[in-house]
Amino acid sequence: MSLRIAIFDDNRNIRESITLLLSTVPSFEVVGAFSHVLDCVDDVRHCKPDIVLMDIEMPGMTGIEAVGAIRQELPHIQVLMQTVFEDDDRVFDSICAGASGYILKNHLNTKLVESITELQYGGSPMSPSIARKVLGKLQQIPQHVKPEEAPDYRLTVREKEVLACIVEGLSYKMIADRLTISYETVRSHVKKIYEKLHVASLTEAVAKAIHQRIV
Amino acid sequence: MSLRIAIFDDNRNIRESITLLLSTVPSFEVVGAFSHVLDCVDDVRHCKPDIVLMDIEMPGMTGIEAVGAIRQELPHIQVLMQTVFEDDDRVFDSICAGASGYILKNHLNTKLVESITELQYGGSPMSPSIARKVLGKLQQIPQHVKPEEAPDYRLTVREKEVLACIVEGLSYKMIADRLTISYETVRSHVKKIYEKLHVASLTEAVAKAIHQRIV
DNA sequence: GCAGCTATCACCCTATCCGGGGAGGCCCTG
DNA sequence: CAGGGCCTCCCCGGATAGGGTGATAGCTGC
Repeated sequence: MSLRIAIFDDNRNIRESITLLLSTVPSFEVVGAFSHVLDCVDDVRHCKPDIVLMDIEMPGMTGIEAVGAIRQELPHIQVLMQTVFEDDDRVFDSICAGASGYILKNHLNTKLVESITELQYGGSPMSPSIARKVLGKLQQIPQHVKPEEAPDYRLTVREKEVLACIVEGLSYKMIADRLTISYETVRSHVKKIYEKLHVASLTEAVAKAIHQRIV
Repeated sequence: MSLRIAIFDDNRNIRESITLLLSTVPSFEVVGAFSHVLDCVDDVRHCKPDIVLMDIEMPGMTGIEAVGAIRQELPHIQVLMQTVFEDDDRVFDSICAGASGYILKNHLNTKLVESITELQYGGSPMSPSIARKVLGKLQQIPQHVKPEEAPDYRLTVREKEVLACIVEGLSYKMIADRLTISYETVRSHVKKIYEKLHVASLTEAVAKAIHQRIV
């Protein structure tokens, strides 16, 4: 059975040349080509493609919204975005909206068939720079509430008190004053804290303390 | 300035051949090669690489844990995973742990230099099938939690860069070096940051920056 | 009692930071 | 073109932090 492909692109020439290009592959079948995405969900529902090739820049509803709409209504359909510019936020947005991959327009001739095949076999073609953005996004989400093996730095109670003061932005003098100990004692504690946290400055200690929720 | 690379692989032959391969690239410099990851954080801290090449299968701590440890301690370091099998859950896990990309071992000869270069320029080399998994993960998370709007301190781009360096624990000198500006310029920026954040020390600035998610 | 840990304090010297100036160049806007 | 951000660089002097070393005292557990 052949792979059914639908095309959305407002440029007629591109629609036609893509159709022509894909028709050279026996296992591909172009089942629809549309110049706008206003009725994209209906269009897709009607021509039943396996894969949709979507221009990211489209009149009316943008390609990004179209991806969202299609994926919401027909989640089994894979969408491959095509765009002129790389590293655009729109590429990233469309991936978030549900696109399965993307391809640069001026790579259409050389990479389109390859990209579609990758899609077919469960891959997501994308450039390394977009991949990086995606990774960044993935890593910044609150990691599945893993108790986050709170690395135990074995700080003593006193050291935690001092650390808390440091995070407040107090100077050694002020800390000494607040804890009614001498300046030198504060220094001793700080030195120990540095050892235990493996840091070498107040700023590092503050960053670590906050990130690891020591304070 | 050359790109500093450290290698973690338990196979001596591989370590040596990678070193040999990378030494053919003038702009690369192998600054360390280690057979295990037990002391990886210290090793990395010591040899100060820009990029770490990490075998995913390692004795002792696994390469995945090692990535997590390195990224936690030294978040500015990029880690490129190398693995024998593709489409392995471990690849995905290591990406979640903070790896910036990965490469198949039997592509080392042909793709290693290319992959490292991609890393260097902010890309994340990975195969389409892994990319797909990453996308799936990204899309399944509930569309992101809106962080309660932080007060706008009207920091300029440059000031935010400096602030980010401060949070990393860098000294003025190191910041000057990284941003290739003079020490005094860094000071100027810091003064402005102090004004805008209404703080008077690095520690306060770090605490505020982290809490208000400015960086 | 002694070893081990914590908390306390001290001194010396250097590195780094902080505050308060001044100043030139660039680009944009009114 | 005048002013206003912004980025860049510089000087000075005082304040603060950091590294190294050492010391006393209390508390704990074997």
